[in-house]
Amino acid sequence: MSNQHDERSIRIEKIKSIKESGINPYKDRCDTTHNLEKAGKLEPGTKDVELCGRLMLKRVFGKLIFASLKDFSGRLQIALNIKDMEQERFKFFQKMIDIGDFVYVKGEIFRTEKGELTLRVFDYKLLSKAINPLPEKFHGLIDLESRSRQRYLDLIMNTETQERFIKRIKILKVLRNFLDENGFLEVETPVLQAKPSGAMAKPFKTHHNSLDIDLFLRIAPETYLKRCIAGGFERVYEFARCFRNEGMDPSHIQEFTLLEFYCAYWNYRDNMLFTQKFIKHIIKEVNGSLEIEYKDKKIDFSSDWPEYTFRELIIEHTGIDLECCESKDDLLEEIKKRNIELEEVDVDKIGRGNLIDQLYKKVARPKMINPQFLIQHPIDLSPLARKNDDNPSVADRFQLVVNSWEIVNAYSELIDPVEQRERLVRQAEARKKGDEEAMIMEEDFIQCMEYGMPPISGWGMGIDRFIALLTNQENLREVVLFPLMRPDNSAENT
RNA sequence: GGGCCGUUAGCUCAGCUGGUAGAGCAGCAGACUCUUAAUCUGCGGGUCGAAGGUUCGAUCCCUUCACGGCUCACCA
Repeated sequence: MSNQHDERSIRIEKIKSIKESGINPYKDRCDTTHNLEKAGKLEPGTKDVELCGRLMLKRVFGKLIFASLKDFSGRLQIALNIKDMEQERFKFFQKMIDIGDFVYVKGEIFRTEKGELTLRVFDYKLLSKAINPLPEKFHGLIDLESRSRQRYLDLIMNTETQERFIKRIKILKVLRNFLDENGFLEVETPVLQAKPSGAMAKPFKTHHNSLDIDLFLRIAPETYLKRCIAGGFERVYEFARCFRNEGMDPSHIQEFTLLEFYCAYWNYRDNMLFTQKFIKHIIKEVNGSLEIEYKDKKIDFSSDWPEYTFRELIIEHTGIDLECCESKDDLLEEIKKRNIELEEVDVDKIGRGNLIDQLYKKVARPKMINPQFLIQHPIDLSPLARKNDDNPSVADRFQLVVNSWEIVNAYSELIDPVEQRERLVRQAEARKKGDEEAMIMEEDFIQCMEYGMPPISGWGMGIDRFIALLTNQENLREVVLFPLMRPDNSAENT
């Protein structure tokens, strides 16, 4: 792989020769007077400007060199004129400083004949030498796999990548601020759990050596956050990194961030009102406008978001009235009558609630672009949610659907310990029958509930999806700095 | 997990019906004092993802494998 013509070897040779001349090519620090963005706003004629950054471009014209520096704030052109320094220094820059190296430069701001604001360099210093060449200056790094595996290159080469991650940070901050301002306290709950609960999902399994027990990575923070409420906290939230051992595709990653909050004495209706205020505030802060552009669509958050029950949506899209099909078999018959294909759904294994959910996902959800609330979920899909007082087959629950994605899932929490036990027992039975995603019986959580819990409404949001929505991305890997990828072993054998 | 597609120089990409590979950028040597993907001359750089198979001959056809992308299913 390496020979004398290989760029990497050439650069290593350069380092050797730099070191032999008594210069350390890896400095420990650097002072500057401006970052590059601020330097780019200085008046021509400003003297003694000290800058540093990574060299991104170098154009040599014999006795004049144009180059481009990049730092976190931006880019600025620099120019070296052979008249402005000892010839040896000029030659050194020409021969020994490569694209990708970090340099310090000192000089005066001026405007080139072509009008570009530029630093005229009188003095410079090599701060750190790179040995691998950067990707090509015009196309940069394009391939999603390379960009994900070598995110640092993606960040260097594609300014929109850096902007996207800065936007992610801002969104998290705005979410956090809003919750803080509304009296919520940020808490931290365990990632390693003996019984992964709070969602219907397959967990990652690991092992604790000294306790000699299997542990699981959390699939949701829900039951721990509710323990906090039982313990007297009234409003808590957590940005919870969660892990689900399921298939990967553009809208699912193994490790994702779930924001959950819990508020004592609220029901799901209170929470719907809050949600609308909350999300509108975030979008306004981050985006400036309540109408966002997403791919070829416009998504409008500005109006009052409509709410639909499962029943209404399914009547609208299929003509089937859930109230007229009390049993799963009745519903199945109606589905068949209308030639609606639920391909690959194993209708024998799933219950009525799940069948309704599948039907909704097939016929209604793909058409739900603008924000809307979905309410009255089948109770057997919501083992931790409160049963509706008027209709015991549905839960006091809502989802916010945007762009066919379930962005928010929230409900009035079930706080009746006897009923909670029964519901979890039923889940445990389903689990025994082979439903890997049925919820786990968590005795400790029920015991907590038996000591008494106030009325609670809980709320959860898939942060990565929300960010993808606000950054116009279709693949969640674009909004996670270092998404999980299968290790690439080919490079390790060299 | 299934289906479809992809993997060629450091990067971005060509490569015809099978005759063992090209360009641009980057690099090296040289010219050049205003470039904006600078230009000009010359040069070097490849296990064509991997392993088998068919063939006189494979980047190309076949099989298997690896990695990825899209998609279906599960899910947020």
